[in-house]
Amino acid sequence: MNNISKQEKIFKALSDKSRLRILKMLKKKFLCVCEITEVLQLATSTVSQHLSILSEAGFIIERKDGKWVNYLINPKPSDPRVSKMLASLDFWINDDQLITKDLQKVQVVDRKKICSR
Amino acid sequence: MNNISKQEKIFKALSDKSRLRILKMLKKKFLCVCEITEVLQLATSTVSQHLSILSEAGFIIERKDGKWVNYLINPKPSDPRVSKMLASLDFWINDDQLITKDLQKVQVVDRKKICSR
DNA sequence: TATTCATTTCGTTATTTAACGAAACATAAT
DNA sequence: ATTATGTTTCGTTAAATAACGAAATGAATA
Repeated sequence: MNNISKQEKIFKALSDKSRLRILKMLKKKFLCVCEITEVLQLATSTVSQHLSILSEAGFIIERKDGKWVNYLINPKPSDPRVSKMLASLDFWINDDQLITKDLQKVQVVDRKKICSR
Repeated sequence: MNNISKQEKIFKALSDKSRLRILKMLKKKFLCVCEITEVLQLATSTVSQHLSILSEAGFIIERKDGKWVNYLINPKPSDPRVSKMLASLDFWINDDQLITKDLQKVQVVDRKKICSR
């Protein structure tokens, strides 16, 4: 049943606005789930789900750091299509107000203040 | 309400397998709706809908020819992102059995035999 | 060990989207 | 004009997906 091709996964991953926003944020700096949750204003479980889709497509990787799980842009994607897409992300998305605001929030977000409320 | 950005339209258009198949077919040669219907084995109305989405994103254009409406790859997309995507379609999708079969069917399809049944 | 906290998984609901047939529309041929 | 044919539009249904809260998991700390 899992006969969905790699390229389909890649396009699917990019077809959702929230996931595009996450990718753009991670291009700025690595983030944990709760920081992304804070910026996007979505439920933690929803963000986690988006991250797993991006991860399955090969766009991002996770790195555990104590109780936090940091997500970052995959520095060495095995699929050249993913590399190409990541490299051209700036070219693709550069005129979106929502994403511009996200990136501003990312600059000042602090996991120690945000998480554990 | 129509505040869906251009890049979202572009990604959405590419996120559906049927539409990717159509694009690949049109890269081979221009086709009318009923020819595409024959190859994909979908209802005419469904194919028409896919074509309008691809058209809205700027990937294809239509050219009327009598009672037929031919669809072809947009030779001069106004959006550079569309051009870039079209240019790299071969790079993206080159290992899909379903699409390979489509392209074989496209070679022999004849609108005069297929349509008007 | 027990507790706390960040995250994931699961089950459900709401929304979106693909697909269809019927009807409307447009052009060609009779 | 009328009919035939290719396509589009519309309304509906079925399937896919995004979002959520609750419960489970895993790692750090008390």
